[in-house]
Amino acid sequence: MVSDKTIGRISVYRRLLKEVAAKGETNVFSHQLATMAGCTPAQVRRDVMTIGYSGSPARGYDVAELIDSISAVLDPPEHEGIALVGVGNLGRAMLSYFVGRSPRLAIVAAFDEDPEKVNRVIHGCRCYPVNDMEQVIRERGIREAIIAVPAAAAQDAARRLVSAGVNGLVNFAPVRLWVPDGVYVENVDVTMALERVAYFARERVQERV
Amino acid sequence: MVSDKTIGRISVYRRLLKEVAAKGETNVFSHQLATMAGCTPAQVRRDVMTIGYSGSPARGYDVAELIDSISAVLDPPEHEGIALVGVGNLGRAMLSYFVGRSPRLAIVAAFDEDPEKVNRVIHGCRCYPVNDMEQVIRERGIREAIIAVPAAAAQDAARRLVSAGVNGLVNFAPVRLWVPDGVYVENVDVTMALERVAYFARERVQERV
DNA sequence: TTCACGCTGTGAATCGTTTCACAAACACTG
DNA sequence: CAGTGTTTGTGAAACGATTCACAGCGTGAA
Ligand SMILES: NC(=O)c1ccc[n+]([C@@H]2O[C@H](COP(=O)([O-])OP(=O)(O)OC[C@H]3O[C@@H](n4cnc5c(N)ncnc54)[C@H](O)[C@@H]3O)[C@@H](O)[C@H]2O)c1
Ligand SMILES: NC(=O)c1ccc[n+]([C@@H]2O[C@H](COP(=O)([O-])OP(=O)(O)OC[C@H]3O[C@@H](n4cnc5c(N)ncnc54)[C@H](O)[C@@H]3O)[C@@H](O)[C@H]2O)c1
Repeated sequence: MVSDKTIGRISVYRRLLKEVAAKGETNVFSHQLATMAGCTPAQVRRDVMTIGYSGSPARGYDVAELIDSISAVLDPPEHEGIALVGVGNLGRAMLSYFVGRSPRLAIVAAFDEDPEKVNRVIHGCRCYPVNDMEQVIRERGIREAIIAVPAAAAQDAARRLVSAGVNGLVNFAPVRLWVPDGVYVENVDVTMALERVAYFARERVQERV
Repeated sequence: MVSDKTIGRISVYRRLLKEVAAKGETNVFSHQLATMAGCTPAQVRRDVMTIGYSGSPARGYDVAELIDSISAVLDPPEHEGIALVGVGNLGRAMLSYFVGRSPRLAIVAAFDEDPEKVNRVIHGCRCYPVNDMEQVIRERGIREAIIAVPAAAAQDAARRLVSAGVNGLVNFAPVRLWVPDGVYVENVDVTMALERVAYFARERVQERV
């Protein structure tokens, strides 16, 4: 119903609105939010309309109410624990950031095959052996996971996660995962981002000549 | 001229083509590449057409030639060094991955304000004090950078990088950077990715009911 | 009370991207 | 060497997302 683009942007808007609220402002206009988010006022209004909130022509949007409306769309009804597979360099960074950060979305279990890491607590999160994956995920009712294992191990990790009940994945490995219908995968491809930046950094310069 | 979507996809195709080449295959059809990349054969053909390569109706695309054609678009004419600002949890992960990885795009200098990190070599990369940023970037002719500092410090890091000559940024901080025209910014927003996954994981399940 | 202003909500236009659909090309077969 | 089957390249259609443009409204000023 709501497009992935809109979902992505309202997540950004909410973060910005929290900053605005922290400054003591109670209202914002679409053009202010647009400037902060790097998009157009029309885009902001369309997105706000999509999630069913509406503001006042005179005062714009009520910051607190808009945050609540966005949260009603984005936030899971109750706390959702996230699993992390692969506690390497990137996995540890994710742990340091997403353990206990948000009340609604936080990493609650990590998995690795390395005996050095297994059964230790890393950045405040218990690291389990991969063999316990299905059990821990079922017990905790985990439905989203972050994949941060080497490319060669990613597909198998995805398969195990999905079979244990996970239906949303953030994948850092540079491979396209095969998952059944109904499972949502978001690929975060840093190498691609860098190559794109390198390309457009050159292109843009040439434009200026 | 070439859209950012196409640039992103050909980066993925190239990675897949290298895997295909490693298996000893010399030719691929658009439908094979499409299956691997998770898109349609028509999309692959359109992208290949866009970069000016063409295959044979009978044998599909020559793997080596297509890799070369993509590289002619993506690769900088000579080696491009990348700078990293912020050697924290995420920055170290980036270093471990992008130091010496590709012959064309590799992190060659890191910057941090923490005296503990400055002037040490981390994952094979020298970490300089932020005050040396402009000098090192100019000396090395660096034109792309990765920002991995806390949100509050990101805008200032971007400003300094750009003033030193950088015109392409990969930004991990959850803020929208203000940069002059001609500077390309790619935001990698992991929190947004997670929120999107959580949302669509729920949505998809409901669809099935 | 009336007016003028500036913002929202939204139908319609526009824009960029993806997909369709098919002619032309080629290899293989008998 | 004609026939068959499969694939490419690409104009044109379809699609989805963004932007335009303006009616309608509430507010503050006079
Ligand atoms: N580090 C980066 O900046 C970066 C950038 C882009 C992409 N990536 C990708 O992210 C992934 C992780 O990168 P990294 O740098 O953290 O790698 P890493 O080698 O530091 O860590 C990988 C971890 O996964 C564990 N592991 C390996 N096989 C496993 C399995 N079958 N089950 C469970 N755990 C397993 C290892 O023990 C290790 O702890 C890789 O696919 C990499 O390509 C990383
Ligand atoms: N770690 C993650 O998984 C993750 C996920 C999403 C977003 N992020 C974002 O990425 C950024 C980095 O995250 P992190 O987890 O590595 O943080 P971190 O706190 O571990 O590291 C930040 C590093 O930046 C350095 N630093 C601070 N101010 C600086 C300045 N002005 N100039 C140079 N260096 C400076 C610090 O010394 C530290 O080494 C943050 O903006 C964070 O919001 C991180």
